[in-house]
Amino acid sequence: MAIFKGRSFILFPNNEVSSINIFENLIKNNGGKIIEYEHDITNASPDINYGYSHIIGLVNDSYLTLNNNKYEIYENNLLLNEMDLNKRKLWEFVKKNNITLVNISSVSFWLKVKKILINQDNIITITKDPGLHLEEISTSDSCNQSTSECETDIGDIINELVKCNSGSSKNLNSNLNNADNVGEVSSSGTLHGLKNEVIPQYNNEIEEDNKSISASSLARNTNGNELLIKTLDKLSKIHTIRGDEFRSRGYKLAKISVSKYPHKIKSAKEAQEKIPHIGASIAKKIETLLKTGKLPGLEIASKLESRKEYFSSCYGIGPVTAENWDSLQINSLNEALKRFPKIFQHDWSILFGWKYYEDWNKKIPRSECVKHMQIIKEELKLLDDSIECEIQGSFRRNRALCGDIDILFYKKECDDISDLYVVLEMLAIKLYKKKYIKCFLQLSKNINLVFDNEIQTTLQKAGISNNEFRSISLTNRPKLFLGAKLSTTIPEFDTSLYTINPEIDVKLHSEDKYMSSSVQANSVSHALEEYPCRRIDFFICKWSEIGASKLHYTGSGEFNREVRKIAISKGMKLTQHGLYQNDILLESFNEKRIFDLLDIPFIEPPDRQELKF
DNA sequence: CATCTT
DNA sequence: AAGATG
Repeated sequence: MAIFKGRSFILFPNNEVSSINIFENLIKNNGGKIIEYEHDITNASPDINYGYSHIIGLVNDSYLTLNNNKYEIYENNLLLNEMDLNKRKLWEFVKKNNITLVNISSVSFWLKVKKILINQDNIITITKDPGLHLEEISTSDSCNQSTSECETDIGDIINELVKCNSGSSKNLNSNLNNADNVGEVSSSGTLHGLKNEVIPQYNNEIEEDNKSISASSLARNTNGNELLIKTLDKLSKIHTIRGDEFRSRGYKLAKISVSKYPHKIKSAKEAQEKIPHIGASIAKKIETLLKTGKLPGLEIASKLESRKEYFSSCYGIGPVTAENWDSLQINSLNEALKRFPKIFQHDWSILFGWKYYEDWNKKIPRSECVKHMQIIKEELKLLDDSIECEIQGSFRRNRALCGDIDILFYKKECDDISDLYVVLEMLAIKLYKKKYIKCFLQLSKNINLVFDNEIQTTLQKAGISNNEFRSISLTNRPKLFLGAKLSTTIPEFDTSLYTINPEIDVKLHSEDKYMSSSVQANSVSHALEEYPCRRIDFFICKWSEIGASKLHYTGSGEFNREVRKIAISKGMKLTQHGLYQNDILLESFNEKRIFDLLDIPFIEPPDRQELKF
């Protein structure tokens, strides 16, 4: 199908060869043209009526920020530093002629819906960078310190990783044998967001990919340092995934500098002396890289990284368990289940994390959040008209896509949590019986009554015996964690609005698929697009604590931590229950007043991503 | 104590 | 950061 016929595309930036190449091929295979050089444009004269409207600029998602629902790109951001001269010229052209810019993963979405859709959800505006400039970082003293610190540390980390994984050559071999599995995960990881950044595997596959890259793109980087550049890029990405932005940036800067260096690097000494951002530690790596052609531990490190990622992307599995399974060379949930059935029997909610693994790793469009809210509100109205509810979390922060749906319930002038919980439990059970709610993640006496069966069948499916001592909370809680799914029979269901999904899905290993809900769904019908199961949290708060509660549940988590730090620095304590000083409540009802007492200006929810004072 | 929630 | 849950 040639849905891109008559269209031309410019891809930005151009250094991320392995991921961009996928999109280049998708475009070419569907009748589109790729513009590589300025003369590609000047040769093709603009359309008399529509000018350059046949040209679309595509930007790699990792260079974008989401601001008030809209994608933005910062002019001075890494993007410019990632581009070579040809691409910079094209970038100037795009700016001058107001060429439409969209995020690159729209391409896969367009192929899915079989048409090109450009709207508020994927269009990008260019803005001035309010943050740090690369130049500032690289020339300031403080940064030089942090980069050199970074280098010694990463060396240690890699060494440790090698140590704990190459104790025997057997281990190394089993790692290599499992390359296929792990590769499957990382190659299908999403391009959007740090957590799921693709780590290209450093193996023959990549080499083959390079052969198929068009001659023009090959011509770009031929200073003979491709291996170094690729390795530095990989080191940078590993640290991004670990959440270590500083180290990641150290390697990224080194990578960019090496890319710009016009000669083939002959020795580590040469690199350290002549190229900026290369200190003793990176030089050492360059040395081994030049000598042996590879960096011991790197492949292992990235594989470990993606395996850990794979496990902890499952609800109920945290960093400790993921680390444990990782070090035991466990490659799949199924393997873990066979070795530790007790864990799954006790923490049965992991089985639902597994069942909905792929669904729960998908983002939810705002429009869908609203539909969930309608269903819940309608049912609540029948039970108790006086209880109100609002979506908090990323939805209140105005994100276009939300990770889950956080709903806060409260009742005017009511401070009795138990009272509210009773209604909420009834609400949840009714919605479960209506098959809107698919699963509960904790049990109360009443929830167990309706849900126990489902847990038992799920345990059976996993091949483990029932746990007679399943723990059931007897107290009335302030929260309920759920999985819920919109039915396709909802009248106003509209597939074209439903998913602007800028992600390549996080996928289960093939041997883990048998527990997944999507397996059954897919086998029933391919034509019928089903909604994914979504994570929904019900939270209850006292009327007197509604301000503190909203502040807490609106987040972001990072923002909360920063505000709470400020509270501490002023001798106060901030929780979801209120702002305290010496255990005396200062304020909990009025959200704005909490900001006042902390002496910070009120920050609107959309700006509560992170705080930088 | 690990995991989850923001 | 702080709290709830099993």
